[in-house]
Amino acid sequence: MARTVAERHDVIPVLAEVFREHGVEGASLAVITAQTGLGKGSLYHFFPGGKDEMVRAVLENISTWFEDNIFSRLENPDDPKAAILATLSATDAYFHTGGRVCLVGALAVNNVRDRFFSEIQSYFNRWMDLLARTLQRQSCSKQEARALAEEIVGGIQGALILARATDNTKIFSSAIKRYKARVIDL
Amino acid sequence: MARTVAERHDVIPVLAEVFREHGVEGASLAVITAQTGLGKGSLYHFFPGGKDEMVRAVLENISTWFEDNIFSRLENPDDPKAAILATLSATDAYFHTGGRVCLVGALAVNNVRDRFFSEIQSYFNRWMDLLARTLQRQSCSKQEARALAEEIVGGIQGALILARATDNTKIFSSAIKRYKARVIDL
DNA sequence: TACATTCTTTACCTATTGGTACACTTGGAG
DNA sequence: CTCCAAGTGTACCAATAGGTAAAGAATGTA
Repeated sequence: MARTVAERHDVIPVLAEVFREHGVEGASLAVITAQTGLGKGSLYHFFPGGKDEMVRAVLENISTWFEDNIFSRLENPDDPKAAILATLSATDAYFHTGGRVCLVGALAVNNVRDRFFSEIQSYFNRWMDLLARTLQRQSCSKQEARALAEEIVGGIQGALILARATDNTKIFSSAIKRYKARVIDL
Repeated sequence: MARTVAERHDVIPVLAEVFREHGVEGASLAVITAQTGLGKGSLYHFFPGGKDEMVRAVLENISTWFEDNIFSRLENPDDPKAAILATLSATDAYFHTGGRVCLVGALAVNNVRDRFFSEIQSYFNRWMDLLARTLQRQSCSKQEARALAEEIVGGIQGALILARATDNTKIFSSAIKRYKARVIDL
């Protein structure tokens, strides 16, 4: 029988989907082995710290993705407005237009938050800070920019929940469209 | 030793807090017995269906609360604007200004949603429908009303997540204030 | 081809899980 | 006071939980 040899690198996105689907507490080792195709041995070889280390690896992976695809575009952009619109499109694609939940947000909701607090906090604060800073370049006052950044990032999280709760991704795409319009009208 | 005899009615709010804190999957029977002060015997006497029935009882309880305190105020109000503002204040109080998560929203986030889908869906749809209907009385077009209702209900959910993720309840109170202003300015 | 490293399989372990059974207290109604 | 339904405590159960150990297979390097 052919054995497929895996790499840690490839496992992480699969783990992310497992945690998204089942939640961290709901993702038992049995579920994880089934869905990744890896035995406990391999899993503990890659992640000696167990589930905790898996979650941490996933969060780091997500953080890196956002850094590369969202946050970096908001660092001193030539055209601030266009940059924000581009990140909103990228966000729309990342969350599959509301068909995919935000794992970081999902972690924040119950007491597993405490175990990953700094990672969760950084993710949202970095997002809001960069967005606010970029908005400020666009005729916004500091307070207005901050408020709008909270509104957009929060609105995205809320729209994800509503889309999933009502099985209606249109709620998410409307939200993205709304915030794009809001930015354009600045 | 004095034995305190409990009633099903009194247990439900405690269960709600347990589920909020640990999540449904994270709330083991051990945790539930510890936090409610009831033994398994009592628990299974009140909820023969186990955890599933407990969650269902909690959801029904929440649904009733919203019906009495939020939704009822939006049914043919004398002053639509004032009614909406009142529900926003009640919502602020209910969620302890961002210090308490929305259990229904939290359930929606992973695959336990499927087991309680109709309850979760009704909760959010009823909220948005009533809010939209009331907004429509206030010079809004049908589409505008619907969009604003989604924006407000979603914004509240998102603000709850952000408040918890960053340990900053000001994000929630700002959101409430923002939506109040939006309604006033209609 | 040897060899060490990396990865995988299998078997095993203990603690905890959700759940059941049943004898026991209660408190209230007759 | 008696009785009974409502509620409780305890002991028990099989299944699953997360985790470990170690022997074996694939891989890259010399």
